[in-house]
Amino acid sequence: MSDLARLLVILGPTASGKSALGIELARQHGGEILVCDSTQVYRHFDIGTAKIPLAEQRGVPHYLVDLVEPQEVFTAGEFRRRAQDVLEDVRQRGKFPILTAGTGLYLRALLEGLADAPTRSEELRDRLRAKVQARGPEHLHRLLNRLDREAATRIAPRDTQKIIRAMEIRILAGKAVGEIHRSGRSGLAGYTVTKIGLSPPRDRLYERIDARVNAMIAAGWADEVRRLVEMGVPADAKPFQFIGYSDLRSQIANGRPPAEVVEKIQQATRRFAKRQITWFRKEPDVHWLAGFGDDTEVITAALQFARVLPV
RNA sequence: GGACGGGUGGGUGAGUGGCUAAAACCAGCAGACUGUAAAUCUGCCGCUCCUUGCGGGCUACGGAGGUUCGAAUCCUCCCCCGUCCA
Repeated sequence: MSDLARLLVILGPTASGKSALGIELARQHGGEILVCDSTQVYRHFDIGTAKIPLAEQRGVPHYLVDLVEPQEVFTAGEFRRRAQDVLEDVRQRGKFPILTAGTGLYLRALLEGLADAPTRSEELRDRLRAKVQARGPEHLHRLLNRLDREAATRIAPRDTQKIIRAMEIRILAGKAVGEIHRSGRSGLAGYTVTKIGLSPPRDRLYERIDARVNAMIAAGWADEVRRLVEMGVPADAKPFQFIGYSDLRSQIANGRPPAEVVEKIQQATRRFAKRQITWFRKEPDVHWLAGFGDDTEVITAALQFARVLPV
């Protein structure tokens, strides 16, 4: 037994049943859910981001959802701060925090911390983006190579997004990315963390993904997108980059989205799931369970891990 | 029945004598990723062997023959698809 609070993390690819398992465990252990998902922090984008409707939350409080408006910028650092606040609050009320994680970067930001690097600067980014527009990503990569050779070596010449971030750090902090990273970061303190990973068979996961996309469409995803447009959410708002949203946005005149659009969304979701799997595979100390979060054997096994934890 | 056009690797599709296991794109597979992360990017992608190399062998551009040192590319016949004329 220790005086550390405990934190249960359930991680896995999209549609693996993290939410179902989280809710089930929460109900049995007086838990509350912290959602670690970069898309669900956006308000009004509900169906396509697979937010759990209130009615299906079965009385279990859910946090870290609907934090910002569509036009706002949200970052891993901001997530970390908000998550720590929620964790503290849950701890003080003596509840059991259960984090359901689909966004690997955010999970790492919370658990391991972030280096002491400057936050993004929109003005600087606009300028750098203009350079890329005018002279191509390789040009910016050459500039980075001059300012921070180590970072330039690590980042692909066409990876504009990462090149810009490295440039931003170098310019704003006056230090190279590597230097800042080597100065360390401080992870989440005061918690005993147990991680459960869901890894259902790939073919069955893909079947579920396809079925879930169909269900989202049936649940009125296209209408949600229509409302977002009517609401005045601009096409370049961040959440319109999320899987499916821009495809459906271009289809709003057509009523029901055609089959090929639905297939495209399913395909993009499958590829996304693969990227999540690749990321989570490297996550240390995960108790992997080879099924879905609503499989009874998985629930039983997960309960063991939850019970083993000191209260 | 006749006249054209066309049949290329999982898909679309370039290639019209050697530099072509065959562009490009898509799909697929694998991977990277410390502040946009459902994002962004990278590699592989006919089969096979090994001493894993700008390595060897085999198979491949509808089918069968042929021309040629050499053919997806030229010729002959056949099959199939599309359009048009009967």
